Amino acid sequence: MQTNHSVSVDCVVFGFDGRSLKCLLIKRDGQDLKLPGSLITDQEDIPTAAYRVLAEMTGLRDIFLKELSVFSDPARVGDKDLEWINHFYGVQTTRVVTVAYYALVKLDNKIMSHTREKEAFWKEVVSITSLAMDHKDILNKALAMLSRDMTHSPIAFELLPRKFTIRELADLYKAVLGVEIDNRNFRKKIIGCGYILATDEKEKGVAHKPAAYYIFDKHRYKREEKKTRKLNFINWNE
Amino acid sequence: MQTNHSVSVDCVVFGFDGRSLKCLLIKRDGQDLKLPGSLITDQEDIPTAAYRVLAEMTGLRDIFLKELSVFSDPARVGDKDLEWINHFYGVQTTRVVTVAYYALVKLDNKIMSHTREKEAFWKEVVSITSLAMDHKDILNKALAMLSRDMTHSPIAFELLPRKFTIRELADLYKAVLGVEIDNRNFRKKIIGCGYILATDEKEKGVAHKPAAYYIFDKHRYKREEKKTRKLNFINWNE
DNA sequence: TTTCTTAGCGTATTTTTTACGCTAAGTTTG
DNA sequence: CAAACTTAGCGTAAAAAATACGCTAAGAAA
Repeated sequence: MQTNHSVSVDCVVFGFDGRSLKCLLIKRDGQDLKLPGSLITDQEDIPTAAYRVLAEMTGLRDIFLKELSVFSDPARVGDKDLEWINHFYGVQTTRVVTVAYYALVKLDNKIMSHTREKEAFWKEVVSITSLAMDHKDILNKALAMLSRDMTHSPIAFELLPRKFTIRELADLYKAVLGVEIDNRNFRKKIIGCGYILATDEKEKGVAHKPAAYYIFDKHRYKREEKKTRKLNFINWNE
Repeated sequence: MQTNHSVSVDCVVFGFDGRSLKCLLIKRDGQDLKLPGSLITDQEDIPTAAYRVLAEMTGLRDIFLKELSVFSDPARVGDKDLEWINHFYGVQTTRVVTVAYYALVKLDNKIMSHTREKEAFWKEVVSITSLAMDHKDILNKALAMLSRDMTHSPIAFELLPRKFTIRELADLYKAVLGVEIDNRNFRKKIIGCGYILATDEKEKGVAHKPAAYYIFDKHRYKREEKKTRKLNFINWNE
């Protein structure tokens, strides 16, 4: 029935630098680009393997991570790639089924220097034309799921610094969803939700009226979430 | 790194009989209950394996199917279960990673007689207390995803006959989401969406005013979907 | 014939979304 | 140093969507 299969994990790690959405890539053998990933070991489950990969690449333990889907085309890993895998991991695999995840990180100095050390780099998502194996498919699916998730749950804050301006938040939505946003109505919605709170700090050195910094109050969100209980529950176009 | 792993697929097959949500279960060795599933073969990818399992159990090829997630706890399959799997499939596996799917089917006579033949049966979801291995966890996750998906996309119709009354649709939502529904406002929403069309057939032999049968027009839905382009895009409580 | 149940239409109220005017607070430019 | 420019941030009015709920209609059952 089955010969020699392996299971791997691949992570689409997203970051936002204030202008555009980036994705963490590594260069295998100094050649083709791929997503960070690894075969799983005997003792670990797959989320653990994903966190292991992320910790190694970013130095962080506490990262937003979500399963995307499984990629299992028997031909998804070509002979050359298979050779590389068998050599690199010291195994004798004929097929690799991979479980893809997407992760969200805040692009601060710490993570930037860590990824630089690992010879990984951040590439603007829109400029990524091809990747090794089926990794481009994985990236596309991750983008679709990120768009969907960003409209249905407050995960944008995983990509922003702890303190952010409302403009930065809007810019993130514009970059990921490709929508136009009316500054004034967006503001109203954000302030009105009750769990995005103004701090007393302001931007400095910007060529316009400085904006206040806000923070996302996770606990307040959880409380609101319980209250909400929408009965207006059907929304088939989402 | 890796010894002898296998990949399997497990399907949570949901059906609705007009009263409550049911799930297809099979009895292994006449003993404990489990979800229908199978190891994958060398040549097939995982969705193909899932469709193979579904075709065998239900006799149907055209079924709504969606990936749920991967279950990969190294200890998820106990020694006894492993023994059974190795014996049944003629393999020498030490670990089985499973990819769970959920499927939606219309409970008509055809499928009922087919599942009866296969010695599978439909059990009311709320009455399922325990299943083999981690299959109860899989079922729970499937239920959560079904609830979510039913509010965001028109998949309810995969569980209903082609012609259905608005009451039947409402009953389905009540059963799955556990919500109260105002008949009159629900009706308005359904009729108003533009892609649920009245036929000229009516219920017969019911002890009240007979309701008209409606059909879901998939093509019209797709067209509406493209038009919609919601800018009211943020809804974090869903 | 009355009662019971659900179908199905309508209307008024409230809530949410959208469109958009306007002033404020900074920097940059001439 | 004033004018121009940019984004912040408040407000208001109109439009659209969701909700609450009254009412009649059509059948079977009592």
